[in-house]
Amino acid sequence: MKLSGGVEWALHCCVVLTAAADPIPAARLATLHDVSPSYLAKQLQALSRAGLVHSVQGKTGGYVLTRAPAEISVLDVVQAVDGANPAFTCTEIRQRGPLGTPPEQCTGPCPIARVMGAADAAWRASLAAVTIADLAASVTTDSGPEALPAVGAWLARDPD
Amino acid sequence: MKLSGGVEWALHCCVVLTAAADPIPAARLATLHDVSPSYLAKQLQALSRAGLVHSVQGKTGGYVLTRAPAEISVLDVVQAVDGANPAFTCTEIRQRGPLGTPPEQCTGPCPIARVMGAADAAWRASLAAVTIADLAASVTTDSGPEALPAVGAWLARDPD
DNA sequence: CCAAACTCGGACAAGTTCTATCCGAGATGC
DNA sequence: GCATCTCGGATAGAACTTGTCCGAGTTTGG
Repeated sequence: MKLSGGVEWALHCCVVLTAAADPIPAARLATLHDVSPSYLAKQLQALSRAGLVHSVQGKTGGYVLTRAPAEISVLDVVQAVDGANPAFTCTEIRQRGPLGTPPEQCTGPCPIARVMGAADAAWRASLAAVTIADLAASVTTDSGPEALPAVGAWLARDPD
Repeated sequence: MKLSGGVEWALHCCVVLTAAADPIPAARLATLHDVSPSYLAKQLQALSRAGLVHSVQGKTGGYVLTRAPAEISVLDVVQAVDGANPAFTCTEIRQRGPLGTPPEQCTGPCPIARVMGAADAAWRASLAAVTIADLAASVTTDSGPEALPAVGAWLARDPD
C-alpha cells in the first residue's frame, strides 16, 4: 500500500498555480520546490492528460489551471498522477481449487472484494470532499494571508 | 496506489481457518486455493509475526487463529501483510526551495498531509469495522450454510 | 518575413519494491 | 532414537516506480 511520490509534487503545484494567472513553466515550479525538473515535468504531463491543467507552448508557455480551484478536487489530482485503478483487485480465488465455487453462483463480487471496495470508496470520498481552493485557504490560515501572493509574485518574476 | 496481492490470500485463509479447529499446514491451504505454496507461506509468516495466528511445528503442525474471529478485524490482516505505513508520506516540500517556510513555523503537518492523513484514517476505519466473523457470515449468506463446514471437513481430511 | 530561443511531449535507462522460490532449524509422533 | 513433517528466514527473478534525456512545435524579437 503505497502512493506514488509524485502525487505530493502535483498537489503542491496545483496550489501554487492558484496564485498565478499567466502560464508557469515546469522548470520554474521545479526551482520553487527544489525537486528534479525532469521528473516534475512527467507529473505535469499527467495532469495535462487528465485535463486538469492546460499546457501552452512557446517562449511564454507553461501550465495554467483549466478550471477554478474550487472545481478541482484532491481526488482528481491523485487519480491523474497515480491512476484510477482501485488498490485491491479480486482474483476470484473462490472459483479456484478443489472446492471452488461454480462461476454461475458468482453473480456479485465476493465478500472480501465488497469490504475492500467499500474502504476504497471511503478513501476516495474523503479526498473528493476537499478542493484545491480549500488547500489554498488552509495555507493562508497556516502561513498568513501574504504567503500565497508572495509565491505568485515570485513565479511571475524573471528568473535570476 | 496498489495493495500487496498477498492480502487477498491472507484474508481467504483467515476465513477458512474459522471452520477448522486443528492446525492446518500452509501447503494444505495452498492446495485449497490453488496458489503458490511457497509464497502463501510467506503471508502466513507475516500473520504469525503479527500475532494473528499461532504456528505449531511438527508432524501435526500448522496454523490456528489465536483469537475469536469476531476479535480479528480486516484491518489487522491488511496491516500484518502489507505493513502499517500510511500510503502518503510528506517530504516537507514547503520547507525547501527559495521561498521555503522556516522550520520553526512548521509545528503541525502541512495542509496536504492533513488531507491525505484524513483519507487514510477513513480507509482504515472502514476496514476496522469489519471482522473475520462478519466475512464468514457473508460467505454463509452468499453460498449457503453448508459451504464453510464443507471446507472445514475438507481441511481436516487426509491429503489425497 | 526569418531566425533564434524557449516550451512541452513522449521515448529511454537505473533503482527499488514486490513476487516467487528454495533449503535449513526445530518439533512431533512412532 | 529415528524418520517425517512442519515452520522460518535467507536467496534469485520480475514488475513497477523513479529519474533522465533529446526531438517537435510555438512564440517572440529583429
